[in-house]
Amino acid sequence: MKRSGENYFDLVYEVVKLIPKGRVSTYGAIANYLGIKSGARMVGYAMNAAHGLPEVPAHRVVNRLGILTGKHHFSSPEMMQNLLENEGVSVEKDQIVGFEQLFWDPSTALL
DNA sequence: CCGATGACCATCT
DNA sequence: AAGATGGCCATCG
Repeated sequence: MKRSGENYFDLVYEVVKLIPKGRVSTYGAIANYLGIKSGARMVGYAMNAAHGLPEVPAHRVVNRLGILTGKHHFSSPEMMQNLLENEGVSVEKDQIVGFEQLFWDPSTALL
């Protein structure tokens, strides 16, 4: 059942789905936008449960340093980087190149 | 049914 | 300066 609407997890999924192609966001930014307590913790948990949702581009979500923290959760550790590069995002040593430029903040983008 | 676990970040020592 | 800890929701065994 993906019909909840009251749990934080679905809220996170909605925001992650809204991340434009070729852009990346962070756990903290999403948590901040949703006003989640405990900050990025919940977002991290949410992404962990996002495994059945193909509409959730988890590869566009990285930590605040622009590092691919959850790369190990994909089909292959290289899959996350591969997907990012496929969208035109350069990744070097598990870190987003030009992260500041590619950073997509929901509270700013969704004015 | 209950216990354990998980993709983070900030602060304290 | 680096390691340890706190916060807290949902899912899995």
